[in-house]
Amino acid sequence: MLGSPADVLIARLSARTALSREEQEALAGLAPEVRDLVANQDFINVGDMVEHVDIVLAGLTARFDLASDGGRQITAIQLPGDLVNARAVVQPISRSAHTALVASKIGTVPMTMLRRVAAQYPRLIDAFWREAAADAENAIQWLVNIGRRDAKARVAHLVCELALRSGEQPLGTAFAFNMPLTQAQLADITGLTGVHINRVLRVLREEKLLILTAKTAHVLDWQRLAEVGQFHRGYLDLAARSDDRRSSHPSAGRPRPRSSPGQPAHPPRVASR
Amino acid sequence: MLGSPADVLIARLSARTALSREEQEALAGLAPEVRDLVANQDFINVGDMVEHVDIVLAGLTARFDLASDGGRQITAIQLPGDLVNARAVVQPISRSAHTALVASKIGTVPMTMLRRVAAQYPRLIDAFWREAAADAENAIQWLVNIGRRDAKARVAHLVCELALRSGEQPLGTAFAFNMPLTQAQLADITGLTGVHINRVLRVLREEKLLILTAKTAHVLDWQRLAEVGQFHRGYLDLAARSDDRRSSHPSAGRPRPRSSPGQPAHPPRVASR
DNA sequence: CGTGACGTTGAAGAAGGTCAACCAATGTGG
DNA sequence: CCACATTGGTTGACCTTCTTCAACGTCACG
Repeated sequence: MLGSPADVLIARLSARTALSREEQEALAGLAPEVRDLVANQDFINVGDMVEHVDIVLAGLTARFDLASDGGRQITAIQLPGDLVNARAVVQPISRSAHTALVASKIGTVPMTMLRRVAAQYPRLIDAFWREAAADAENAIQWLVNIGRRDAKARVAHLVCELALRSGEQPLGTAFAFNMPLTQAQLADITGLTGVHINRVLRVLREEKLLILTAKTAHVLDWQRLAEVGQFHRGYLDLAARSDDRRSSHPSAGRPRPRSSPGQPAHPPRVASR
Repeated sequence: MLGSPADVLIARLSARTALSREEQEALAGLAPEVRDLVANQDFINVGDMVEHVDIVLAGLTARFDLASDGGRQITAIQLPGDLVNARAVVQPISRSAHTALVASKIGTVPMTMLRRVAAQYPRLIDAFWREAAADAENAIQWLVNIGRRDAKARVAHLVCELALRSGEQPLGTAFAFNMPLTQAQLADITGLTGVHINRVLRVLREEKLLILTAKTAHVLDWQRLAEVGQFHRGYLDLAARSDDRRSSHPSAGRPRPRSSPGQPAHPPRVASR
């Protein structure tokens, strides 16, 4: 899409971690192997020993788990540019499966090569950790989405998230973006059933908020859609990017600002719905 | 509980990462500051700049988010020995809040000191990342729990998880362990309401699977409870611990085993409930 | 001994699931 | 080019699960 697989990787890491010229060049030397996946092809299974890191070049992939009653829960999806399994660097045994939601193309970097460049540029490890951290952050948000919002809000929130992650910069108006998910897949993401997704989509359509067609989402009113989905921009801001170039492998320390002065107890916070 | 705060930290990291004598000694020099928290005291708020890593020494803490309708979703809980916020090493701005579910004691290590020792022993970074990874893994499991299981299974699964994390090694028989959660807190964890938690607990009690009292969980039949909760042991095995001492900062490469030969497409997997 | 916090219960209703049928679009082999 | 199969979407009827609201009980603690 944007260039060679290595370029895509560099661009991605740079979004959250400032990389020096040398670090970028080291990454450029990785030359990930490209793999084509057909729709619904699982490329990592539960229990697999994952000795590589994958990056999505085109298409759409997902991490999922199966409940013992056969229900599938998708726990993350990756758009082009996203890393699939940065966590494998420290946790090679995968506890979830990964599949291509549509025909996709991924770049694969063998862990051995990664470790080699990381040995020379330890800050790259931070870069990968940061990607894994963003994924974790996302899982947490999905937890809130599924745990505390009703069906309509869940779908709205998801679409908002995907719009931003697709690079849209909505301004309260209408726009459309690529979103080739089936209703069954939406169900697997949101913890609902396909039938109910269908009904929710009808409501959103009738309310002139959102129209989903086969491959694209037509957002009719970003403002209201975000309200319905309780979507707060910035929850996935790439801005975790530290502006300074400090890493976890510094040469020197720094003054030490502290936070949370430690407020005393306050009215017990217990909520539920 | 087990010794000095630093010892607790060392023990914890050692569970997933083999540490050399020198690394352990470096950690021992950290001397975390100890903080006492009363029940319901928030010690990290959304948006806080977190310049330290905390470890629970006693009590019980939780990460949570608030939906805009006021509903609270707990997205992780930490038992004594657990790290609260390992992710802060690469992502200092917290997007969730942290609170003490009961009166607790935590050890706090300033990031500056952490970076200092990490500069000398880069593999320690891996150790912290591994903790963060375990937390992420857990969030994913909770996603499956909330997204794909009914109330009874959710509660059963949670209790099973907490039993193992508390150090129990159940053998199909009855046992009890410390679990000082209120029903409202259980609701905030499982995405249910307090009232419904109460009813579910009654059913579990009547079925002679589980009795929850104020501060302790009495598991009456581990086997069946695990079945009801679809709990598969090993999902939280600490065994992510790499037996070898390879890190992401190796001095030399290694032969390169590959996985996932790339099976062709198979019958489309679409499930929902 | 009064006041929270926590647990318990009932009644009613809403949200979402299940089952089943049907439709439209697409693709495939003859 | 057509008959047929497959996938994904749509809808209705019915039922289950969970929530909501409201009341009341109980225990601990100042």
